[in-house]
Amino acid sequence: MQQKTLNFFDKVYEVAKLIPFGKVTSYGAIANYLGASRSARMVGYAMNGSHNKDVPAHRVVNRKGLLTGKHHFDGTNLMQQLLESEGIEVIDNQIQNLESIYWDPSKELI
DNA sequence: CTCTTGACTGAGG
DNA sequence: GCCTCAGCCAAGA
Repeated sequence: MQQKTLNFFDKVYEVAKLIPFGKVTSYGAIANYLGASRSARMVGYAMNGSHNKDVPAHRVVNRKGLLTGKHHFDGTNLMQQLLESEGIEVIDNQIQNLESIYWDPSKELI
């Protein structure tokens, strides 16, 4: 079977679901895990449909640990509240101790 | 098919 | 350390 780009979106959702509680990752990390390190933007783009899935998009942030996609959530600071609910410290839409809670699928997950 | 946009990243100033 | 530019890839009009 030929795996087309359709799986790219699906894989993003799968990986996002695999993110452990209280951990976060970056779009580039997921993209890299999918073998599309140059398609980090596509990961975020795919997340547009994550609302319809059980994907914890709030655990996915950009490389700076900044909640760039918080604007896509329903509330204004919903994403931040969700992260704080998991024990993640978020200040001004930016995750604190990012390196401490960073979860790389291509490293942590095999 | 061509152009634009986008929840990004890395390099340069 | 912060700001700006360019590259990349995919989907929608």
